[in-house]
Amino acid sequence: MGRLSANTDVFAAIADPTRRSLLDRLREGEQPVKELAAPFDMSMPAISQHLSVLCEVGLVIQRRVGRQRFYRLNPEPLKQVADWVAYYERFWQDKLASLGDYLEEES
Amino acid sequence: MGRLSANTDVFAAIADPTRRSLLDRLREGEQPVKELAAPFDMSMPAISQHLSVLCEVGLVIQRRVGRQRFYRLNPEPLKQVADWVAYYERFWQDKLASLGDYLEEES
DNA sequence: ATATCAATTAAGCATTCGCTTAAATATAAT
DNA sequence: ATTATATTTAAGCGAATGCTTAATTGATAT
Repeated sequence: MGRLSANTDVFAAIADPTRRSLLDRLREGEQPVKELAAPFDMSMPAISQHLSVLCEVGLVIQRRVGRQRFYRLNPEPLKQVADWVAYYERFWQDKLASLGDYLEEES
Repeated sequence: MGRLSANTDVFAAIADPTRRSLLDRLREGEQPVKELAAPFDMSMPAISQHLSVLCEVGLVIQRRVGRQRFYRLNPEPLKQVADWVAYYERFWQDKLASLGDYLEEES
């Protein structure tokens, strides 16, 4: 069998740079697909597929207005990522701390 | 052509659950491959390949001692991830904040 | 009614992924 | 020298990924 992955796992969803870009652009607010797709050198269906992956993991939410589909950011699932990295943050904080100590001793 | 991906991009490297598990276990300190591999229901080569991906993005560092290979955590590349999620942290903090306000008003 | 516009779904394709088994490498032990 | 141990490299395979073009769906405009 294969891996579970991208349609269920936030980590897999944000692994793709295009998808991260889309999320980044959505920080500026809700947008219809056409507008979202504009800056990418990629076909519309490709963007649509990326959006649907983001949708499935709950990172974006769709709203239909006439023939347009507006997408808006729902960052909550990213908490999972934030929590996980947080465990590692202390490591480089420790490193910075000891660098700080070192610099203090130097002066 | 295909995507650039897993051997160069930290986000892609941590997309795989086995790889995240390996990193998690390495938080307890440097370990030889056999010990790292033990809890996984997976062949040694599979683990070795995962470790080499982590190595290529700089998340682990190899040290050779006799016929063993010790791996240790190098969390620095994760800063990239932490920085990226940080942009989104404020969104759910805002949400919590307004929830807080709401709760205060209630009391 | 029909043509247009926004977006998705379907089908297909090349590439990458995660895994396996088998073979190779390298060090240590007998 | 041979054998055992630790790990990687090689080869191969099925499934998943990211894309494309063509066909649909659904809503608006004429």
